[in-house]
Amino acid sequence: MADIDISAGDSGEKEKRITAFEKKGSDPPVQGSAGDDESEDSFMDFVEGLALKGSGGAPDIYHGQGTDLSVIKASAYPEAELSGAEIKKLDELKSIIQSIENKPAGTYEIKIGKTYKINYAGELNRAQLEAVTQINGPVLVIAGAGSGKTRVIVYRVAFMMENGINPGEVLLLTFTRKAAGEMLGRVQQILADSSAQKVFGGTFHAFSNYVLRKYSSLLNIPNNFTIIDEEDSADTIDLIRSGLKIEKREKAFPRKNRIQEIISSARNRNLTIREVIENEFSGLREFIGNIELINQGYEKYKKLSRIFDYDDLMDILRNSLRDNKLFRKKLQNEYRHIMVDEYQDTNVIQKEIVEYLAGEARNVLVVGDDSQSIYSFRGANYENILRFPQKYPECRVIKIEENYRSNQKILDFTNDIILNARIGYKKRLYSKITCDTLPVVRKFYDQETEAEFVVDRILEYREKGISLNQIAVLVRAFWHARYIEAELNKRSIPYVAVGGLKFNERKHVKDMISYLRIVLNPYDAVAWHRILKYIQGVGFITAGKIIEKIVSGKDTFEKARFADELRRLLGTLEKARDNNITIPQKIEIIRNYYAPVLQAREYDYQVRLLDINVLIDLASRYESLEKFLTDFALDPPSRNFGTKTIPLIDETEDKPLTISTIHSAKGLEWYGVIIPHALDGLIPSVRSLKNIEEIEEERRLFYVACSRARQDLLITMPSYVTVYNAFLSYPSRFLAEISRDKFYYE
DNA sequence: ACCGGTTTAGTTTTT
DNA sequence: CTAAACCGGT
Repeated sequence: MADIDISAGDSGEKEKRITAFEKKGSDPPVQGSAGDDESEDSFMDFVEGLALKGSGGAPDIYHGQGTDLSVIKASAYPEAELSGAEIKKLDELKSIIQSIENKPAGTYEIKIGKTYKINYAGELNRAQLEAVTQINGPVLVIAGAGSGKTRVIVYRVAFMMENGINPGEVLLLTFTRKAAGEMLGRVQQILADSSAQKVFGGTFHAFSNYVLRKYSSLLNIPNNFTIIDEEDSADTIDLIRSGLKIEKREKAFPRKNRIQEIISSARNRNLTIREVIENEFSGLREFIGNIELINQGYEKYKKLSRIFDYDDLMDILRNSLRDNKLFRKKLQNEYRHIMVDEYQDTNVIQKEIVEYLAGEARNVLVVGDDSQSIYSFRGANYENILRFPQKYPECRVIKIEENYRSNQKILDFTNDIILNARIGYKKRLYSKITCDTLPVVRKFYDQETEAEFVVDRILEYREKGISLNQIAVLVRAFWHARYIEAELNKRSIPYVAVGGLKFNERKHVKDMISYLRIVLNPYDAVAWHRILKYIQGVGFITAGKIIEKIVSGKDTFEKARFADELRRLLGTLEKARDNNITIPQKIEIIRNYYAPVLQAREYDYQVRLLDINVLIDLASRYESLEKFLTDFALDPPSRNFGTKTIPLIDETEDKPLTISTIHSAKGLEWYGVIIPHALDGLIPSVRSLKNIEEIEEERRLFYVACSRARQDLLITMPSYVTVYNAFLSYPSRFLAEISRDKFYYE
């Protein structure tokens, strides 16, 4: 391809911009002949989508005018076309919302009878106080970003306890275990009462894990099930596929991760596999039968080997609540007050679980913000929060709109993002924090200069006395921060990376976990496969045979080439199985076996070995191997793990900067937030432009990112990025939509 | 038939 | 950087 001539992005540029069309080597309206290339669908959709605008050719934005934010107009971006069904649904949601909006606000009576330890009226604003004191009946709290949602939950738990409610009867479901822990810790602190720890606080998955084990005999399920993550799930599925002799080479049978995604997606949304494929993966229609077959095999395998995946935890809990009256009554009796945080990110199944738990008592409070719903790819449905008043018509709706996090200039900016949303509760956040400077948007020549500027800015902050941990770089996908990472490394600035490859997903960590899983459950074929492959002379087929032999109890491989190796492995596992040794000791035994394997395969094995020390450290807190593995699957220790354990970071330095995906930044805040790579095609991602739902979710994602900032918001972009063979050079459409007086453009 | 090294294509977000 | 596809050697 010819050299790309890009001027630095001044408005005076004359030369024609290279566009995605030209990269494809044809004029816009002409579809490339590579139409049957499946993987290019999304990109072609993107190109097509852009071409929709402007009849009979590319819109002006692609020619001459350039893609600079100073000249580009929101109208230049393609408008998503709405299907009839979509229009109908949007209208319906609008009418639901309208009926709520019409309810007069702030009219609920607040009665605080007796004297409490805590001065609720003094420490909460009117809306928060309403939510806190309304402890009976259904309550919907629409809490805008930074409006003190956590505070509401914390004080409400305290208020309930002060009113004599047994904390053991309170169930607090949150998005992460950490969030629950912090909230309950604060309750304990403000009440100076340690019984706050009796509240069950945790994720839906953790809750399910707890009750399913507790009531396993009532539900007729094993109480010693193993929980597997998505990668294990995909590996299992792959195993089933090859067992079914479905050839993957003929006509590009989808890969294991794709199949896993389809199966999981179906379960998360209460759909059939056929429906998911028809709706979202129509290119895979011809494989529906085989994928259904694989799914049946997968289900059977999981039952046989007592394995639950994430979806099982939700599914089985929901089904048990639905079908087992005794179980349902027991739980309803046990948990008389339900509180759900981040309700906008629950899926249908979780919603049903909440409804079953709330039962006739209907003491359920949900908190959330439909404008921050960003997990639909996982089945989350913001309709849950919009439709809450349908299920609970008598509910109280409380909107909290005063923001305590950001200054008014940032709120003006973020309000504008959400103003353009197609659906949602109307809200306009306001703040008493004033500020003279507007959010800043800047464009750079390329990714390197962008990264240099960002790091310069970070250093300026540090000189002003704002420590690095008050600053965050937030990205849509982790690689968007690659250049910034390189620049930070170059200048030895410490940072933690949140998101991306997590601790428990690293290959060697997964390997170690696999050995431990076998120690616990020798029938775990997926774990066996994983580690048997490390023996010379053993491949997929032989591994299968070995597993068969081991399961049937006769390991007769005396004559094989790999007999010695295998014997050594089995000996190691046998030693580790000893019940009289601690879990760290087990891990050490396995490490002695595994270290040479690792050394032979990875040049950086020494760094990786350090992770195994971390594993030992983590395991030392556990008495039972089963509990350790469960927690490891359910609550990966990845988050903010860096500072203490990742050896690449110099501990003597000050607190590190945060680089995070936007998804992982949910609920957090920083003094200064930097959002790099704000190009159309990255945010919104080219992969998420198929329909209005996806685009709107990207908008909310952008909203979440911007609303994390307390004081400073800096959005940057290079003048172009090439990705997926596409050439992206216009600013995010969400920026183009914001009125120009809401930010500086440099 | 099977293993294992080499090439090549495909990479969002996560409980 | 990882997983699949390819291919040459046992």
